[in-house]
Amino acid sequence: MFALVDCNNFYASCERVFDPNLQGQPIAILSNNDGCVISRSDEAKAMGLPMGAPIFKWEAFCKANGIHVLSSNYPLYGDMSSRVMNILKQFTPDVEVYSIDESFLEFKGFDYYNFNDYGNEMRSRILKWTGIPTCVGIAPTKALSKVANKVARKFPKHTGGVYVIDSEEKRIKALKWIDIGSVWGIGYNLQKRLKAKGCKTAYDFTQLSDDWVRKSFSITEWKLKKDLEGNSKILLDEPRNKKAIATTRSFDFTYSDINYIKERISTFATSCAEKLRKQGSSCHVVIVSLRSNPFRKEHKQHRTSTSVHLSYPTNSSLIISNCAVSAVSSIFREGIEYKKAGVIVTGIVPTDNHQLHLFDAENPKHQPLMKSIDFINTKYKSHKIKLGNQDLKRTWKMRQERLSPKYTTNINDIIVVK
DNA sequence: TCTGGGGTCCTAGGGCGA
DNA sequence: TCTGTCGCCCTAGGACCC
Repeated sequence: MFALVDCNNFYASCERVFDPNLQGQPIAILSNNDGCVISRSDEAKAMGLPMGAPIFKWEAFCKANGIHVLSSNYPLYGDMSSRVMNILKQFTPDVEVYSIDESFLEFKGFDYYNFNDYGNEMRSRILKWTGIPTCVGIAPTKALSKVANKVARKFPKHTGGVYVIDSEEKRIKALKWIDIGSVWGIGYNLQKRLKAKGCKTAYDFTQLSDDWVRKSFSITEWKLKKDLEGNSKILLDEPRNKKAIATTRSFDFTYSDINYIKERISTFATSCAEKLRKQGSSCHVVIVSLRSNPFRKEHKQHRTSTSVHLSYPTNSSLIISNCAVSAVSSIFREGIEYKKAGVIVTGIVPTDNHQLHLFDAENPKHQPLMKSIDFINTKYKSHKIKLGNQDLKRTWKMRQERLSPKYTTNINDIIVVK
């Protein structure tokens, strides 16, 4: 059996844990740069605030409805997430952390367990120890556990937040209830194609022929169909290193000066290199991308990217940054107002076990240098060591005008109880 | 004025060697 | 030696997820 444990309105719930005044209140959490709404409490959803709403267009609506609008506080959410995931590991050794707010669990050898009771125990322990409400769906396959989770969430009064699909009747009933577009793995495009074929629910999808599904779509959809039929084809993912690492950001304004862009790219590249070193990896390929603001149609648009292949794998900030900055010159266009840029590193290999190059190799001084930089940056967070091509004076700051304190990760922000 | 960020997987199509 | 075919590898782009 598999379980999907999903935190309810996770970001909004994290904020509520430390600010009880928000209990029962409508809350909206904003994306980076306070751009658009990325998480809403049930109350805010009920008022009609949509996901992805640009806040500058919905400001008046939020004010009129008393919606508490907050900037996203990722240190807090990340820390709360790891607390939840650690609790889940007490229930089974087989846990796949699927995203910041949900995990799949697999139960092997739990044949005589009452899964409804077990699911309730998970929910109540997480709520008691972290204050985060969750929903639990349990079923014989991953895709069905996703469906069960949706049932648990939609009918809290009947299910108490836990739903188990453990019979053929329950499987069919759940599949007939769920709209095809709400099924895990069926996005906007597939939904349109399936609906055109008369396929309205997940149950309709399972009634299509295997051959037709395989021919018309990819192997992913075929596996999904089998999973929904109760025949497990989507397996629990092992924890592994990332295959690509990205740092991309929208700017506070638009920029048409190549030197600004180069500075940003250098910072993003440095951040990618740090992430590489953290997971003990090096990369072969650096991809740099730039784009103008697609919402400003009256401006000249440009969207571009380029990839640079390195002759040896590296995680040195110096090399990755230099390589990314030189790539900017090859794709930058004069007269374009750029709004977003990013660096992606890929072709990732383990640092201590990679193919050597016959003629070319990394400067041996880089590795100890990077180690020292990482050490100092971890110890003195406010005095970060930067590269020469990053702006040493300018502090690039994201717009975060409504940020809550870092209650669990900053000693100065710990709550004082009087 | 202000519209996020970070991932994975799959397929098609071209290059290239056997 | 030339040509056709097959299969592998790589890349770009699309689709999906949270």
